Amino acid sequence: MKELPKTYDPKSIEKKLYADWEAKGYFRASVNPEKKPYTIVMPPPNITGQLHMGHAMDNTLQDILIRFKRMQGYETLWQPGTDHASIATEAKVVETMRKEGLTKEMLGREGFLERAWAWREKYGSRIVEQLKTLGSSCDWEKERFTLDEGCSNAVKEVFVNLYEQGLIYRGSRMVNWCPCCRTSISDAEVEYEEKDGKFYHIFYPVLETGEKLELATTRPETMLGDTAVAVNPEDPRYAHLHGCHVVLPLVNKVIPIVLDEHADMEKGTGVVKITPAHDPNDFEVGNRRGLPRVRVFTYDGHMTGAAEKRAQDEYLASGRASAGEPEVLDCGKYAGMTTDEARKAVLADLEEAGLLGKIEPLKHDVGTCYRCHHVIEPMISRQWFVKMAPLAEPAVKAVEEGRIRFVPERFTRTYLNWMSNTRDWCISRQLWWGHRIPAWYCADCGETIVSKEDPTVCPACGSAHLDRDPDTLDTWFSSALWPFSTLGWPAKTPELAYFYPTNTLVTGYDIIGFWVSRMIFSGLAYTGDIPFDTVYIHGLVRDAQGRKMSKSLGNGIDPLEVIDRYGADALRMMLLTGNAPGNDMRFSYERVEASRNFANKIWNASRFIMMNMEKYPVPAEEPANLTQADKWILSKANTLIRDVTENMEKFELGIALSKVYDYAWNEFCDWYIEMVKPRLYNEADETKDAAMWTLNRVLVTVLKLLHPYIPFVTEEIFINLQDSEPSIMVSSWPVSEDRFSFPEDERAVEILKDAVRAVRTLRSDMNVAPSRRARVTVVSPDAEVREIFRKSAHFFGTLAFASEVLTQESREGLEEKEVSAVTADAVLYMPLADLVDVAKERERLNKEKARLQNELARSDAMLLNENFLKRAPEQKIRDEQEKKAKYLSMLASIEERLQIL
RNA sequence: GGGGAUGUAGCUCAGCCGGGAUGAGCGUUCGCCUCACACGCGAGAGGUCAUGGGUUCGAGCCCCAUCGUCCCCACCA
Repeated sequence: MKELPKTYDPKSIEKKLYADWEAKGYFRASVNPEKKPYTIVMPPPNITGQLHMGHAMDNTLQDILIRFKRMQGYETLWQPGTDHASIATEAKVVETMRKEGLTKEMLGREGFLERAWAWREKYGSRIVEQLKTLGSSCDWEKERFTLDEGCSNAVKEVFVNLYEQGLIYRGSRMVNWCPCCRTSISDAEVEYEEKDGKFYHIFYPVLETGEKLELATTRPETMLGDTAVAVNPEDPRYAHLHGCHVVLPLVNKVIPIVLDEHADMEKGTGVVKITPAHDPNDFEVGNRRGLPRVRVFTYDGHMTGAAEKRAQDEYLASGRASAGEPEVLDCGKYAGMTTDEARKAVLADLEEAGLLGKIEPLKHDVGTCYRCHHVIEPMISRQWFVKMAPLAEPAVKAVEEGRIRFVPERFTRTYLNWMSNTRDWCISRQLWWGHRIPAWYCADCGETIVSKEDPTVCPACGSAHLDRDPDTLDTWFSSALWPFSTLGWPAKTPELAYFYPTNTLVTGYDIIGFWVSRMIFSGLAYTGDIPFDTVYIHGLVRDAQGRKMSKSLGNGIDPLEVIDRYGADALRMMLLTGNAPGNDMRFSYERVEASRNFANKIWNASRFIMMNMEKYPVPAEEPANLTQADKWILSKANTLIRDVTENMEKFELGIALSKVYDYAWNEFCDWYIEMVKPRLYNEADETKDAAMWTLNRVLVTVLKLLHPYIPFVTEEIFINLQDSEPSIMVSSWPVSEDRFSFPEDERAVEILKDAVRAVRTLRSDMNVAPSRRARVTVVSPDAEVREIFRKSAHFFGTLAFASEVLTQESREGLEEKEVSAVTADAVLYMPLADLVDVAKERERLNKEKARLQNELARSDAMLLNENFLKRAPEQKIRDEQEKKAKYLSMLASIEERLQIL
C-alpha cells in the first residue's frame, strides 16, 4: 500500500489505467455459453467528426450500462465502429481539394476515392482515440467501419434481396434535390426553416372568355413549367370556367384548367398553377389529372436551355427512358440563368405585360438540406427507392407488442408516428463516397442487372457492354444494418447467434427517424428478429444558456479540454448528475467542478482509511463486535445497494448516482468516519477490528457502485486498497443481503445524529468556540433512548464537543441555568449559563415553539378530520399520531425551559 | 395544422406508488486551516411547487382549462 497524494490528480492516472485495462483484455467479449450476453452497439460516429459533448454523453451512458452489466457477471459486448458518412465526408474531401484547385471531375472516380480513403486513414482513428480518453470500455478489437468489407457484403445482400422481392425499385419520381450537394436526399434529411418569402399574384388570360384569372405563387420562375391551372370543383367562383384553358404568359402555351381538390377555396384566390416537375403537390395533381411534366431547372440550379432540351429529347426518343421522365423546356431568354435571376426576369416581364398583381410578404417553411442548409429543390429524378409500407408494418407491430421498448416511454409515439407516416425511402445518392449500388445496365438492350457479384455479360442479350450505376447508397442504408452487420451477418457466425438481438440501444431523440426506425425494420426484415430490446433515448447537451451547441454559434465546449482540466471522471459525472432520460441538460463548469470535488472527496476518504489500515489491518473475517454505528452504516449501505441496482436496471442513472453521492458524502464521510475516529485514536478501544472491517466494506461498496460512473478514481483507489483482486472493473457488483439490515440500529443512530445537530446548532447560535467543551446531560424518560446515548458516548461526546456525557431520567439535580437543546427524543443540557443572553435565548425558544405549534396545528387538522380517520390508511394515521406526540413532548420541554429562564 | 416536453430556492435541476418542501449542486450569510480532504468542516438564510378550476380525507404529483418557454412531425400554392 503506497502513500496517496493529498489531492486526486486524474492526469497522471487515467492514461495509465486505460492502457492497463486494454492490455489485460477486460474490454473484450467472446462467445461464452457459461454467461448471459449483454450487448450494446455504439452509434458509429462519423469519421469527419471530432468528439463533442453529445458523443461524450451518449458514450458515457453506454459505458455506464456496460460496466454495470459486466460487474453483474454478464458477457458484455460494446461493439464500436465508425461511419463513412457519405455526404459529410465527401463534402469535406471536396473542400480540401478545392483549396488545391482540384475538382472531383479532374481526379476522376478512382482518384477521388483514393483521397477519400486517405482522409479516413488520417481522421478515422482520431475520434476513436478521443473515445478512449473518456474511458469507453468497448471491444476495440471488434472495431468496424460502415464501408468495410463485411458491411459491404451485408449491404449487397440486402439490396439484392429486397430488389428480388420487389421492395427496392428504380423510378423517376419527385425527390428532394440539393443543388449545392448535387444529389438527392431522403425526406428525413430535409430540415424545414421558416423564411421570409413573397406571395406573387399573377394573371393568366383565359383563352375562351378573355378574362384574367388571378392566382398566387411563391415561386414565379416555375411558371415556365406549368402544364395546368387548377380550381376546386366545388368552387362556384370558377364554375363557368370548367373545361376552359389559359394561355401561359411568357411561354404563350395553352394549358387546361383542371378540377382538383388540391385547390383550396380558402387560400388566395382559390386558383393554383400546376408545375408537376417542380412541386411535390403539383406532381400528385399531375398524376391524378394526367398532365405532362415539364422540367425547367437543371440539376445545378439553372434554367434549362436548348442543350438540355436536346439531350432529354434524345433520351426520350431512345426508347429506354423510364416511365415518368419529364420533358425539358428550352427556356429561351431565361436559359442559363440561376433560378434567382430567372425569378427577377420573369417578374419584370410579367410586370411589363401587365400581368403582375400585388405582392404580399409571407412567412413560410422552406425545406433545406440538413448538411449544407441550401434550399431544397423538388425535382423529378430517376432514383432508387425502398418500398416502405410492407417493411414498416412489422416494425410498428414489434413496438406495439412491446418486443421493443422505448425509455422514456413517450418516444414510442414519436417512433410510431414516424414509422406509420413514412413514404418510400429514396436511397440513391449522386455521390462517389459510399456503397456503390450493385446495379448494371446493358448498353445494348437496356436490361437492368442487380447482383452481388459483378456481372460480365448481359443475361438477356449476352452483350458484354454493361455500365454500372454510378450512384451510391444513402449512408443510413448501411447504418440501418449496423446491429447485425457488425456481428458478421449475412454469415451465420457464432457471434451473431450469441450476441444478437442486442440489448440496449443508446441514442438521442434527434435520430429516431433517421436511424432507430430503420434499424428496427431492417433487423426484422433481414434477420427475422428485433435488433435490440430497449431503446434508451437521451436528450441534448446544451450550453449554459440552454442553447444548442453548434459550430455556427461557436458555443460548443470541447470535452477533451474539460477532461484535460478536470479529468474524465469529472466530465462523466457532470453529464450524469440530474440526467433524466429524454431530457436535455445544460453544461456548466460549476457542475464539472462539483463533480471533480466529489472525486476528490472519495479519494480522501480512501486515503484516511488506508492510512489507518497500516496501523490496524482489516480483519479477514467479519468481527463479532460490530457497534451500533457500524450496523447503522452497513444497514444503510445495504439499502443503497438495493436502490441503486434497481434504479440502474430501470435506466434511472441520474437518480442512482445521486443516491450514491448522497450516501458517500453525507452519511459515510460526514458521519460514519467522524464517529469512527475516536475509536481509532483511542488506544484502549477494543472495537478497532469492527471499525476497520466496516470502513473497508463500505468503501469497497461505494467504489463499486460508483465505478460505472467514475471508472478512473474508483479503480486507482481499488488497486491501492487491496491486492486480492486485479481490477474493480472485473470485480463483482455488490448484492444486498438481509443479514446486513439493522433497522433498530438505524433508528438509534438517527436519534444520536439529531442530538448532535441540536447541540451544534445551539453552540453555533451562542457562538461557543469549539475549543470550549461542556458536559452534556442527556435527559430522557425513555430507558432505551438513554441506553443508546450510553452505548455511543465515545463518539457522541466528540461530535457534540462534550467533556463528558451523562444520561438521566429527569432533569432533577441539574442547575437551573443550564442551556438546553430539544430534540424529539431527548433534551440535552449544558452548563454554559455564563454565555446565555437571556433575551436572545427566549427569542430562539419562542421561534422554535412557534414552529412546533404550526406543526401541531397541521397534525391536528388531520387527526381531527373524521374523513381522514375514516379513509386514510392505518399506517398513515399511526405515523401522524406519533408525530403529534413528539411535537407535544418537545413543546413541553420548551415550555419548561422558558419558565426557568 | 398535429404531437410532445417543460415551468419547484438567486442560478441549474431532482422529486419514487398522491400523504408533512429538514430536496441536491452552485451561489449567499456566520463560524472554523478540528491530526482524510479549504476541491474542506460546522451552522444558517432563501420556495404562493406558472395561473385558474376539478377529483380526493389529503395534490408539486391525477383530470380540465389558461399563460410562458422549447422541441419534433406535416406537401399548404
